[in-house]
Amino acid sequence: MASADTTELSDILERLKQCGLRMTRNRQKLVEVLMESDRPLSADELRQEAGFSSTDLVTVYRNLEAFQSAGILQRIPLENGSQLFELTDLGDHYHHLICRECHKTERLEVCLGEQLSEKAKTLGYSKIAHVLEVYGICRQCSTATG
Amino acid sequence: MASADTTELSDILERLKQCGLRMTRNRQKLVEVLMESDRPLSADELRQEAGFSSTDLVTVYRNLEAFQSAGILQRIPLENGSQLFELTDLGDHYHHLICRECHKTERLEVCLGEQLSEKAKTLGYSKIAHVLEVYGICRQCSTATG
DNA sequence: ATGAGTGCAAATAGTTTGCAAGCTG
DNA sequence: CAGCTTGCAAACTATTTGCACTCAT
Repeated sequence: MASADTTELSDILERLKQCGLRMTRNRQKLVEVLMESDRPLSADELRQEAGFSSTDLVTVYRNLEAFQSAGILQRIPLENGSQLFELTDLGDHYHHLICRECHKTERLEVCLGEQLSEKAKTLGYSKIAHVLEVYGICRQCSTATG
Repeated sequence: MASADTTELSDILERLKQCGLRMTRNRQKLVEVLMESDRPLSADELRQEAGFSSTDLVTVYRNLEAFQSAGILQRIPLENGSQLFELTDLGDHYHHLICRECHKTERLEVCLGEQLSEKAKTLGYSKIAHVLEVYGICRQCSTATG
């Protein structure tokens, strides 16, 4: 299992505080929802789960950005260009296997980041980040379809 | 160098025909631009290079979709959610190292697709695709900035 | 001639920005 | 109290859809 599961709510709040972010009711709620979720969420799913009104999507986005800067959250790009959000273990990140049909998301235990970062550094790049996501159709969905 | 460079225009046109796509002036032009480009292009860049009017972006998108279905083109997701498009070697695909500042794009010679696909298959997934892109700041840009 | 492809307009989805008012430290 | 945060409206970007017209086969 990934280590984010062992990160305490208090650790996260502490981290946010260290980054100069104030602890508001909204933020606390968003962090809670993210922690409780067993899968990455879209901005709007997150808004709903947090019980925010539909106009508050803005707040969600602003906080997601803040969380990302604080290093507690990562974005997962989907094939259609939209994104999902997931807590990470303070600066760490994960890769996923995502079903195109039911959107089930499994975390992949591989991380090729090191090889890649090394390669990129060799080529003179700095501030390296990478995106690695695998899309497919899971067993249930392919059975269901035919 | 990657093998797409060795794919002939005629091969591509042939492939499109096989897929039931008609060969129109627009399509021919788009394929030419894609072939001549030494880097992945956005939909709008492609439109401009092809000399289409600004309302014809639609045509570009529709053809990009057709090309992708025909297996001659891949999409590259950017960090901001938009995408770039690039010809592939008939069904093959590539990964990139993309500079966040100047958007220079280098093709990575690594392809971890096999390991990943294998893993995904083991987990019961089918129709597997993956996205692997590395973002960073290239030497020139980091020197220029500071 | 038949249906794929195109052009134009308009709609959508996702995300970002501006600004006044509210809340945290 | 100062300034980070929020809420609401509105703008934006990238992309998609509807429909009548045109062109490739």
